[in-house]
Amino acid sequence: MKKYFEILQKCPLFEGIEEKDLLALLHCLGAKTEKFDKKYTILTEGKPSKYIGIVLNGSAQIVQVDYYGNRSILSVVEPSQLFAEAFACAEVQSLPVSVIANEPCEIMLIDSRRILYSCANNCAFHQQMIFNLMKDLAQKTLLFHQKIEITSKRSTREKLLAYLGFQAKKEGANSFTVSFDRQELADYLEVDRSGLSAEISKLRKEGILDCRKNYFELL
Amino acid sequence: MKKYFEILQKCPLFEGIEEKDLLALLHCLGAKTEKFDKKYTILTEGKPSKYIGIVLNGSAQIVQVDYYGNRSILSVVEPSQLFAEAFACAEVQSLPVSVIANEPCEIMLIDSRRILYSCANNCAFHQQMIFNLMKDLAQKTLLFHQKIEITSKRSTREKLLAYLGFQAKKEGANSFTVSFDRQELADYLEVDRSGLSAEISKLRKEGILDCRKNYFELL
DNA sequence: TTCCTTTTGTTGAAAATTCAACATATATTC
DNA sequence: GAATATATGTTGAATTTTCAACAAAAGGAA
Repeated sequence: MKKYFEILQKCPLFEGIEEKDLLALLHCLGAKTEKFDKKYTILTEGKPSKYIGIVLNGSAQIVQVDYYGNRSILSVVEPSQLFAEAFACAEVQSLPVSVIANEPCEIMLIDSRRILYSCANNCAFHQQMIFNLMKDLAQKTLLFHQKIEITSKRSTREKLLAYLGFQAKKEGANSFTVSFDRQELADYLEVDRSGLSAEISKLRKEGILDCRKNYFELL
Repeated sequence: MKKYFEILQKCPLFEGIEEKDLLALLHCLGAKTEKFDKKYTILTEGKPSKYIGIVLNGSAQIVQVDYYGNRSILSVVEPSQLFAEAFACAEVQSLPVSVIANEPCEIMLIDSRRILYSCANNCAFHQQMIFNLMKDLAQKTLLFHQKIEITSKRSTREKLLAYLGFQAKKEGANSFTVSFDRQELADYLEVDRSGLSAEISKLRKEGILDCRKNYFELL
């Protein structure tokens, strides 16, 4: 477990908890780690939402697939980040999303009841973790607002430019790589892939952006 | 303040707090109430996010207006419900949304710092409120998932039917009224109003639903 | 390298959305 | 009740998206 300390210390759930306490806390929480290959399902839509996940390395996508098989990508989670915490905290019966490994990754899973309710040892960190979860959920809400702001645009072009604008702001630079391939980007923006490719070509011809695979540059 | 006790007791923020303690707590929090006429702005996009709001009566809309003036409605908040709590908890610099009175309403506003951080009296309810906020934010996240599930559909028809399906589930009945007029429903579904009206007509002719103003019935 | 798979780009036709303009219906005000 | 304002429904044209099919490029495996 120790090799993940650096990642775990940056995890919002453990903010304000000192390294010396972390190992005991993880034990108390019954934390376990699992490895997943690319494209493997970490948590399955429709199943009970028992676990809060933490990405230790690699990355994962939060996806929703509708009745007709259309995939919608809600977000990407990267090392140190939590996922499925909202469903665990809201104690929903069944997960409304699946979590899929975006690349080979290691994941820590914690039974959410061990976080939300005091353990037998009544360890002192529950209050801190509740506060941390509250902060994290508030942050996640902002990301949803952002996604809605992007996808509420009516055209592929506007959606793409809004998305790239947010990425540029986040990276603090006009050039960056995105963690989506074309199909995934389309599924995040909720548009057609071929239409997205065509729009990228058009924007390139107009000198508005440059793009090579998942590298983008706003001009 | 006493006349709002019934509403406040149902407010997620005060769950688990007894009526006898509520008045003192509200005083401790420096809660104030304000009245707003229909269409008045309760909180303004771009301004600091100092306050958590509670709807006492009436209702309000959470809206976002983009560069071109296109309105997007994120959600509607009704009596007992919180709003702007995510921005307060995440301590963002400026609000990414406006909150608009949907009808004449009374609103309680609480400086979020009084909730998040212990007061001079160190009253015992902060922990409970933090827990309550965590639960509330988790619930709100589910609503965002729902909105994204609805608006990620590619056609006006599918968006409308997905929305009505969720409403029917929520109401536990196939007939219900929605708290949107046509333009607002269009702005929630992220579609064109006239196209929405046309789609409703079509669905009516096909015998799939009945609709009179904001009353809908799924057949 | 070569073969094979996957990803990305391109195109045209079909379908759907948006937009503008107007008709009709419903509320509101005096 | 009449007049006015607001909301909703209808239509056709322009634009855009989606869909399907294929071409081209990139990546991986042998």
